[in-house]
Amino acid sequence: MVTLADVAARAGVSISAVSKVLSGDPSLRVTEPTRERIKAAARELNYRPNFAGRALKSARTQVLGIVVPDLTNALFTDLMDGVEDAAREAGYVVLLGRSDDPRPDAEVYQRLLGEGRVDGLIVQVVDGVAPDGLGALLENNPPVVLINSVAPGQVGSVLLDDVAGARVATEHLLDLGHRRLALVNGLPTSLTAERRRQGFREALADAGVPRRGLLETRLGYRPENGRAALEEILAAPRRPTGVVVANVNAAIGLLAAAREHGVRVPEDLSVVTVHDSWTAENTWPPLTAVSMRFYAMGRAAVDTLVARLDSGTVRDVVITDPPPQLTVRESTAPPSA
Amino acid sequence: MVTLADVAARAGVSISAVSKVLSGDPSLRVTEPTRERIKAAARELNYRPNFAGRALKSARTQVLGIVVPDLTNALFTDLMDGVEDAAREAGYVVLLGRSDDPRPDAEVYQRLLGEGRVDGLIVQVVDGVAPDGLGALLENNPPVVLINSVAPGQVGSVLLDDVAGARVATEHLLDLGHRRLALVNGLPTSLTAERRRQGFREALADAGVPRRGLLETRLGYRPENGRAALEEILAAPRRPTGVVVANVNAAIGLLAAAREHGVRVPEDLSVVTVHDSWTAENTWPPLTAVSMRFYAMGRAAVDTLVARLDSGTVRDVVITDPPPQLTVRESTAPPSA
DNA sequence: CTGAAAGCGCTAACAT
DNA sequence: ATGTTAGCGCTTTCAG
Repeated sequence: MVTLADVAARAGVSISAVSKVLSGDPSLRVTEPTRERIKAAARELNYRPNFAGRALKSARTQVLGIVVPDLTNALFTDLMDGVEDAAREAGYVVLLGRSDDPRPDAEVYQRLLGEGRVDGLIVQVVDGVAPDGLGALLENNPPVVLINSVAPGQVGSVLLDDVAGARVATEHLLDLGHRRLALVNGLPTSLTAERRRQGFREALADAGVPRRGLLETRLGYRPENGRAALEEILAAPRRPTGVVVANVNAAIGLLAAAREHGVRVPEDLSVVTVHDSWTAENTWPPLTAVSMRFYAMGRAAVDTLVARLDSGTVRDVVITDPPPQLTVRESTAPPSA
Repeated sequence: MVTLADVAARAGVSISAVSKVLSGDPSLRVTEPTRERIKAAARELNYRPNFAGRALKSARTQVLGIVVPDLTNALFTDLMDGVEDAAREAGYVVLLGRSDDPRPDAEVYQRLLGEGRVDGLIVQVVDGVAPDGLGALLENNPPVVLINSVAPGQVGSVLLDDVAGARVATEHLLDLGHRRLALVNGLPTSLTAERRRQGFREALADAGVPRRGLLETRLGYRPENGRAALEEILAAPRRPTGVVVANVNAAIGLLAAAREHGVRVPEDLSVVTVHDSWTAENTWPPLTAVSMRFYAMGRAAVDTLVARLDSGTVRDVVITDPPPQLTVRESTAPPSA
């Protein structure tokens, strides 16, 4: 390993001169030739500042952690891309952790925040945990930003415009002429599910469609939950003609189950999903979907966290721009007869 | 932040005594009551060893980096699970980087290895890079393990049993009675594609099926590559009755394109894919697939890297246990007439 | 049996 | 305009 001392020796100057020049210290009072000599020496020796030395001195690691419960979730890829891009631009690297343990003393949080491995943490809590269950995790006001969840006034949070997303999806079915709708939604404890329900209901209310009798399942966002939801739909007394699925993975499961039960999509049942992804265009039939901005959410989470670290500002942001956008494919059509 | 000094003060002992007790120093010569007092103090103060201090002193971070070119690739989730599990067991945390830049001075490598943020690196090179293109990256013999790629003698590598995987898939089609086969494969520069081709050819040879005239595409592992491959297949003079797709994402794209072109699966074309995943069971028809052990590969990569760090041992491992396993679903059938 | 002290690589306040 | 030095939190000899 090559250290500042090595560079200093080669350039024939002091260690601190090297440190100042290389880190662009504004109070630099070094002659141009000296500066050049130092830079040349660093280049020739291929000097790289040691992370631990810097972190120990400055009490900053320039690392952001992100903790998610489940890498399989389709949101993860886009989200992670956004996080990585924004982090790189802000001079941070990203450390990924996985945990479905929301307790504040969970191993991950201890290792990451407790041991000072990261400056801040982006946390996607496990879907089945109610927001207030987070209380303990947040009581010391740590540098944490929640995604898809909120804890008012404590830490920052970033949400997607779930209400608008569900509303757009629902309006699409209503526009096609559907009146008997179902919502295949996330777990009862999920905040996003609550918000998507709200959008669903608003759209119905605006269209003057009575809500009563409409089916809503709260089984979760995974493919097998979509499958189970289809069973519920088939068992319903008045079978819906159109269904809004709150997550693309669940929609894929639902579609597969529909096939197996001989339910034709879209002839017997129109399906629209909230959250678009490459998988949605490769199903049969290709899924009509509302794009949710997970990439933007990742970016916003980093921005919010960095602002928190730099200035202590706690922000709650909802990604409304660009708005959720409908892509009509082949899983939706007017109700037959 | 609570430091060793704080704990020492509270317990009324020296800093070094605390350090020894808390890190379980084997040369511990401390009376039982003292030890208890120290442990109690640490607990009460909620002491956590500072990462930077420890890393600076010991020149070890207990962090493993993993660099992949593309999070969308279906292999990523399972792989990452395996990496995380094995890393945790070995006392490491995982830092995720993304890069499609194979140059040795690529930003990522500098930041991770060069600055000492990680003790070692697991690298999945971008698919289009030939193994020998890695030369420069590896010339200083850094603590790196390659996955799905090799650089003989330099660094460790971990491969799946691609040959066996492709062989099993091909044999399945042969057993069903197919004789005109096609292989939808990865990029020409991809090592895994080369190995999967080998398995394909071995199976044909064993069955006494002449190889000439059989179609092989080398377009890549992404969904759109599978779509393009189907076009090639349709344009072939003697259209194959069965196709082995070397990657599940490509298979999903191929399936979607087949639908659009009115090609019935499996009646007109049987499709089997190398690499199983949850997406394969939710397509229509559900994909017959050969499971590849990405989870095991992730674990093996960590084990290999840790061995390298602990003892300098460089190993090349191929995951053969458990062997690739065929799951027959509905995308394959005997050729019609 | 326990403590004092050096030093890992870096930054920054202070000297020269 | 450049150099000296203290000290971040930790481990590890070496003295007592």
